[in-house]
Amino acid sequence: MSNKYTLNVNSTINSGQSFLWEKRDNSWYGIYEESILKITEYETNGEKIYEYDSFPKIENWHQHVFRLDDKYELIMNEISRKDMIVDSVTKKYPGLRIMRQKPIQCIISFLCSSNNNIPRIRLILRNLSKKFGKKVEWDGNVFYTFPSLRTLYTTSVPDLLLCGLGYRAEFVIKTVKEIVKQETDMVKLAEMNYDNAKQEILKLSGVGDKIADCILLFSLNKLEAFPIDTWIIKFFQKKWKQILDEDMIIKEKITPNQYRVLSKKIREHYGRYSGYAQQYLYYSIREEYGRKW
DNA sequence: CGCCAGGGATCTT
DNA sequence: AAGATCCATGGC
Repeated sequence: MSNKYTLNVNSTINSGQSFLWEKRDNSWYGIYEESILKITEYETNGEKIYEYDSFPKIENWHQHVFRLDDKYELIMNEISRKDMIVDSVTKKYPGLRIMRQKPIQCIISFLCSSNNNIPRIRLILRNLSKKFGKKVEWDGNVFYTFPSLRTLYTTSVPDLLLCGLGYRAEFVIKTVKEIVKQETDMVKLAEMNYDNAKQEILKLSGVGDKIADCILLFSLNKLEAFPIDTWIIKFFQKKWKQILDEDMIIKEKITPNQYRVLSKKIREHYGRYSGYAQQYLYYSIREEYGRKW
């Protein structure tokens, strides 16, 4: 990295977008479907340098996974101009990135996220990998890859209950069947526009507005997707009531209709890179209110 | 014990 | 069409 502020691996990995990362011996290891990714951080003369490796070897995987092809400075400038809060958090946490995940792993991950907390999401996904992934020994460590769609297709609800999915087990089974049956082309979804891709992804069992936006943002290149979760709602209620209509009374949870109204307003406000604004807001909220992971 | 966690499906009005 | 309720599970 020529500029240390263009990527901060620690904040990016710890921003609740990708769950199967683990730090061992000063290196981060991440499960990227069938592959293991490795990042080692060095500090020379007070400057951070990252070294990237993987098994099997993938040339320059970090360019793709950390979206280093995005015009980061332009994006930061564009979303910072929209309001003071985003302006301040982009400068407070420089280098926070959106990651580009594998769609299937991303879909399963966020199916497990509903009404759940991050430590438990991670635990469930680790359990799934250990039970149904392939064992890989590399770099003096043991890893389990993320189960393939075909392997998940052969599992059952009781299998998944053993991994701790709870009532989400049925969603995963149904969604996997739907994807296999329709042979939903993830490449095609990535090429569709936001609205059309969202309409398709919403058909999957267990995928509502919020999870759909996470899948679109984190694995299908839809940078205008702005996932609205409980933390973001708390933030709006506390610090930015203007964006909520006077007549929009939000109780504990947001209704699908309210989600769509709010989502549209937010995307009109932040524009084509709303997803980056969301990730910064989410991260700063969690830092401020205290994360539990 | 109750409440909450990067919600969504289903039933009820 | 909009609310209310239920859904497993574990940490606090």
